[in-house]
Amino acid sequence: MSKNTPKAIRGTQDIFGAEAEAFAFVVETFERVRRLYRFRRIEMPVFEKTEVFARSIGETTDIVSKEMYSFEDRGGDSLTLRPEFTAGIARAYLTNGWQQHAPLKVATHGPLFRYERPQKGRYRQFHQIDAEIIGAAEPQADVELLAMADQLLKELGINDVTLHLNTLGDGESREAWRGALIEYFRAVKGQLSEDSQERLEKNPLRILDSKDRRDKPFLADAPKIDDFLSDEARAFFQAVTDGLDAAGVKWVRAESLVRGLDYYRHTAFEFIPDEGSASADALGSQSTVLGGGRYDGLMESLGGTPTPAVGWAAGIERLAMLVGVGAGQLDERLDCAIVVEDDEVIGSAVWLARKLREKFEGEYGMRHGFSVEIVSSGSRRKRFDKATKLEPGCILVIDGIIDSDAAVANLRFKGEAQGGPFGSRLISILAQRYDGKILERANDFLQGAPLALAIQSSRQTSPRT
RNA sequence: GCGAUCGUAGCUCAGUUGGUUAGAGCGCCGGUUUGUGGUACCGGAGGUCGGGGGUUCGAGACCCCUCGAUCGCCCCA
Repeated sequence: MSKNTPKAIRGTQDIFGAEAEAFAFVVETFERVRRLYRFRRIEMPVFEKTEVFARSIGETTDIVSKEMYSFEDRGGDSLTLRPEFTAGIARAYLTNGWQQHAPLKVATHGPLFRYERPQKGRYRQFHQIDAEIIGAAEPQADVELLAMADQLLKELGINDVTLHLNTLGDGESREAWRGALIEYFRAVKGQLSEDSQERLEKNPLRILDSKDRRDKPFLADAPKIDDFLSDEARAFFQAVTDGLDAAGVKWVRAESLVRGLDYYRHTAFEFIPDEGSASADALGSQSTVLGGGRYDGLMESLGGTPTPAVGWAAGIERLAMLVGVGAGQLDERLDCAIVVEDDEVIGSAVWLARKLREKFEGEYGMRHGFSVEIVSSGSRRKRFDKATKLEPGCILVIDGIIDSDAAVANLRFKGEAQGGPFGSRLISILAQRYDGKILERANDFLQGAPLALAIQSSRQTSPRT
């Protein structure tokens, strides 16, 4: 690499090969499952006014206080590259009058940006899939959303992650609990870790999550959210768990699970790899693969009327790391390699490749074309070897001109597609070119005999397609 | 923002206590062999050793700074 070649921005990735296939597999599976649950696709801008995120996510959160890519545009407005989806979706819901569609189930995916120190499963530009149900206050919405998340993970082949579930109660429950936690921890402040002392002011709920051994002794006796839940909040959570049981979604109660963003109420959840599992290994310390909750307070923070909503987001890169090897490579198989051993015949190869790639009407109706690679560069004697390394379903060698019946057209076939759709499609293409003459020898050809014998007997002019 | 490890050809790496023109395998390109074929052999291209500064007669190796990667902490998806 030359010294003056620009480098990629820190924390960005250029994804290629198996990783790119796994990435696509995650997105495609999400798109398929989301349709089954009737979530409607939406597209969102990648940047918003800074206040969209600052007001909704919470000024004191790490995301807003130190991780946003904010800049002033030429008009002097402060804009920010989206660090998450939910705030922008809420803004769109309010500014576009989507209330008329409530309850609204929407899904999207795309890049997000956070100025963080990159590490395994964490990037500055990363990608999420996202699902939200807006304008639905009933616990059934939470169940629906979680059932979809669970099914998605299963269909991705990820079976060693478990739903960790908690409730933060309604606004009042949450505040009462928060107050009690502050009081409790303040009494022992001097004995807490530095991090937790800081959290005490900013986000006391997070102390419960602390991994520091100095904090551990105090966690067990800390006030429990269950003691602060209103009857409504308790009934709500009960309805959610009943629904999950009915839907067959496995879950565990995680009393210390709190989500970092200010807007969460009631249900909070994360799908986390089981301890010691392959997925836990693959993800390292970035344990959460999909997370979300209910954010009934968010719309108000953006100046809208109170609107109940639930949603989740999952990191595509993290999911892609957990997808089994080969799962994303189903479409990568090459149907056919066409080897050109004589540069004079390149035109015939191009013609044939185009025909094979076109979609067509066959025995079973319309179907997509076949994937084809033309091998026509480099040392001639090594072209066949090159083709075999592509691991195609079959190899066609052209060393004569297909087009002209005066010339000897030599087309050799090697592969396992004799009886399959590829073989019959190939024969029908060639039969058109040779007015059906080839059909007498089609079978021999597909067994590997040269096609030259079959078409030398044809003296008719065949029209160019 | 903090800590640790690392940074040599396209890729994976080697490079002995600092000492002459920096190596291998794979890949790529060409040739020979084979001749219905994923073989073997020969040859070739490709590196200002992440970047900058310093120590030294001499630095890919040592020191400092910087950029980046990886793994933790924090936070999160």
